[in-house]
Amino acid sequence: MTSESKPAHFLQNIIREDLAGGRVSQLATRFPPEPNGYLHIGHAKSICLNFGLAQEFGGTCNLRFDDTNPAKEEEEYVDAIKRDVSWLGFEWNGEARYTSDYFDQLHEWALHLIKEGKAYVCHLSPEDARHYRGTLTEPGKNSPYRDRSAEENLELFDKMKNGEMAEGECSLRAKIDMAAPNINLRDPIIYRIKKMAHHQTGDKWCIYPSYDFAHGQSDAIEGISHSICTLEFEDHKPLYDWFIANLPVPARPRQYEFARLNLNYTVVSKRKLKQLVDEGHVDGWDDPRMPTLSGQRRRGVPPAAIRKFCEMIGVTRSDSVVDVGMLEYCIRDELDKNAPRAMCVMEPLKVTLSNYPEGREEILPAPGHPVREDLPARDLPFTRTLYIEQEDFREEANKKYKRLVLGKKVRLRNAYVIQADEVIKNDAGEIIEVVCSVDLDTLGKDPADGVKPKGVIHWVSAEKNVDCEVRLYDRLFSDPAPDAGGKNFLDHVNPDNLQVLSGCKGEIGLASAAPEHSYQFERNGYFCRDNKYGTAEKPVFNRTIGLRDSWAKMGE
RNA sequence: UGGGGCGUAGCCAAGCGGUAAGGCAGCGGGUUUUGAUCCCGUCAUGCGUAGGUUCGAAUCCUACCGCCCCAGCCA
Repeated sequence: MTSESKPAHFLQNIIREDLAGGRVSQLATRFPPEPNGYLHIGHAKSICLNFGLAQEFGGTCNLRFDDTNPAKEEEEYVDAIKRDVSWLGFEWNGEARYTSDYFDQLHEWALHLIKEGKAYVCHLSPEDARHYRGTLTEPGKNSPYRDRSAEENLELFDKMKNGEMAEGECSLRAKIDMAAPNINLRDPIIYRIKKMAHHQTGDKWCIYPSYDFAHGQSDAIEGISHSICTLEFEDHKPLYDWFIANLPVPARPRQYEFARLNLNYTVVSKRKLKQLVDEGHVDGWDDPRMPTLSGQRRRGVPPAAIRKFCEMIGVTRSDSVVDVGMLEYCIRDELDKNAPRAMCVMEPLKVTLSNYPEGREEILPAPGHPVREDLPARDLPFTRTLYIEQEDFREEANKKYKRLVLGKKVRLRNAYVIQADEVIKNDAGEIIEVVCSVDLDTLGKDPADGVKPKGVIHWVSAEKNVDCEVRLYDRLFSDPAPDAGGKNFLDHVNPDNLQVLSGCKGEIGLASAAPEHSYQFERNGYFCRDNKYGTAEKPVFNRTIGLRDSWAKMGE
């Protein structure tokens, strides 16, 4: 570690000590999503943590689908999750695993508990069980079925397994302590009846283990040394440890908790994201405004930016709300370093160069990137008629306006200096064209009079360009905490979260832009071709994020 | 009011008894054929509050305050 590296966080410290003290010989982690929805930026923190730790300490990280509830899970999500983890840049250890791979073993362990007198079949209805459980401040009461014999329990559990009991009729519970201050220890349900097919095991089972009964044991089976989860599972740790202590498991994994990611101006609950999709506020789970990984990918966010962000925010046990500006910084930083440059005029204003021959076209070379010489240069056709941005021309302006002004000069990016000589307006008085003169002696050098124009604007040939549609995204929500307190997050959807511009003119090379490949449209922002809409003749470009804009910030 | 956590700048976050790292945002300046990038400077006499221990406390002790999580046959 250099003196410049980040200080270690608490999990890195724990792992280093465990490795040094011999508690574990090799680090083994796992990322355990439930396949019941799409991965989002919050999951990215967990993914980067688990896989990152394994890389850092020369260990392994498994991908395990925590699929103990067939009522909520689907194969579709399994595929999407694999795709997103891979996209983020991580490779899991061996094949993807499933908690359902261990259903046989888990069932045997349930039998073991019953034989030991540590689990029983309870016929309390869900409602009655709730009453017996007590409250946060009052202890619970023992179930009347708590003292059934092991033989009877074995027989009853077998009937549950064979489908002879109805859903909700009974459940298998661990016999721990109905008076425990920690509610998770008040005889938790470990197997429940669900007469439905499972996406991995088909109709083999009609009883399914609970999260608590499955997670720690699955960790043990896989030899996970550090089972990392979020804070809300801390109350489950005594239960996690109880199963590990009372079952003949092959290893003794330990659970550690960290604070999940919260981002302002963002919502990351599967239920709410689903609602945005279902009610048509967005175009789907992969809408570029969504915080899902598939949405961020479609928007043009590079996976490295998300990794950097996860590194930057740190790992602690304190609840926090990270400023989305930090994510935006990481995206800009990554894109600035790697995205090839291009020019695209969003709202075209025609410019005619009165002293440039009609029909003439010259090819001006332009660097692919201001400092990355490994990025290929591009050729820009320069012609008598051009397009510039409407907002880059004014008939009159103060000296702070560093663009084209009537009677003044400006530099065309990667090309010549021009001067605005005349304005042409339509009947409505709108400017529809600017007639300029070009100084052909300014390619790569200042004008002969030594007066350097203070502005540089982007442009595109009006005769050779790519007609395209550009989608400008803004924050999905206008409120920093759209779902805080009693607020209805839908009331805070930003009405201006999408602006669609058509008739935009991109430099000719953009015709071959590949979907999801980022460009910087100079002076504008970072864009990538949409992976869903658009045609070969008229591509659609998504704005990933704008450039920092100190001009706009001045209030101008 | 039971149990479990957490409080360091606008935000994230180091710090673990020796006198408050770093990053984001902000502000000021320099370079620049992107009002971008880059570079430089600036930004907590203060660590939830109040006491106490100590030569010395964000770090130890006590009390209080605030916020988060838990009463699914969800994960």
